Amino acid sequence: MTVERHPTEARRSLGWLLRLPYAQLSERVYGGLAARGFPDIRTAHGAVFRHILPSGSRLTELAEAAGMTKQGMAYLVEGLTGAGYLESRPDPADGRARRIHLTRRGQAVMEALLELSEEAEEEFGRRIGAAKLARLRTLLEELAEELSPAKG
Amino acid sequence: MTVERHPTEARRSLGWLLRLPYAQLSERVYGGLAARGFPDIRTAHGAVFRHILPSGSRLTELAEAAGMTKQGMAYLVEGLTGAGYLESRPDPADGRARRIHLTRRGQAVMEALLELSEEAEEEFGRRIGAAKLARLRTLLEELAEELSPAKG
DNA sequence: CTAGTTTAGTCAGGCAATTTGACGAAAGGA
DNA sequence: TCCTTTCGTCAAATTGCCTGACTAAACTAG
Repeated sequence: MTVERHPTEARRSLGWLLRLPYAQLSERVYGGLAARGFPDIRTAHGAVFRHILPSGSRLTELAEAAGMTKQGMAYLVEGLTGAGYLESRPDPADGRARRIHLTRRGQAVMEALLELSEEAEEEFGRRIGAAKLARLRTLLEELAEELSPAKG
Repeated sequence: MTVERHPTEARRSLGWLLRLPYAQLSERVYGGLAARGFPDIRTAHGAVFRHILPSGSRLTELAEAAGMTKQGMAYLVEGLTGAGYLESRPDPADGRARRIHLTRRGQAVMEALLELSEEAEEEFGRRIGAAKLARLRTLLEELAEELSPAKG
């Protein structure tokens, strides 16, 4: 009996291999966030939390860092502000701009995000072993370094 | 002078490390697809191409494989059918169902997708070296194996 | 100091990629 | 033959973006 195989099953593309763990990690992290009392934080909001500085960031900075338009970022920031995670005050140094800050609740999200991310990583370590996970991480760090925008 | 650093810059989360190469790879692959004469294929369509079988698939199968609702999958399939990449004919074995097939043009996309994915992987290999990339791939394969749905 | 240009953000509109819910028609089992 | 499940569709809504047009403030050259 010949079982029909999906073409990509033979040798999985690197994209496939990167997407699977990333998707599971995201699911764990954002699912965990809901369980910790932040059910209104969605994955798209990560674009804000990943890039906001402790000293506050401007909308345009966030948009550029996240690789999206300022309108798109404004949409996310608006939602998070309305839900009490962010607040924006006028920038004293520039009358056109506003500085967007995490509220205390927003900082709690940041902390939860970091913790959940570590927990997920530890779970991965339990699956393939800490040593292999460490090697995987090192290789990914090297790849990221070479791929980072600065290196063209 | 102390340069302000983003908190996550210190030790990047595994999610960050997985997302960066994945995003760049996707960009290369789907950008390349446009350059090869398939400008109307978007990343979301990957959900179809990743899962469709050479012998054709049913809508429900595609939806389940892609982890989305059949309505969502129907939306993607509708677009690809209208653009000439897919065709669906009634399933002779089941009067309710249709079998969705790649057209010749759709097969050309599949081939381009595989080639572009390999090219992107080779480019990554040029960045960190073939040996390291091979180790990275092996580790990702092991992780994927452990994370795969069957293993809960 | 004024004139022109760039930059920060908003407003309005739209599309893509989903979701949920309700449904009709066919299939399969008892 | 009924009952239940499955396949797919219709309709509607939501989220997450984008493009274009615009105002206001700031910067840069005369």
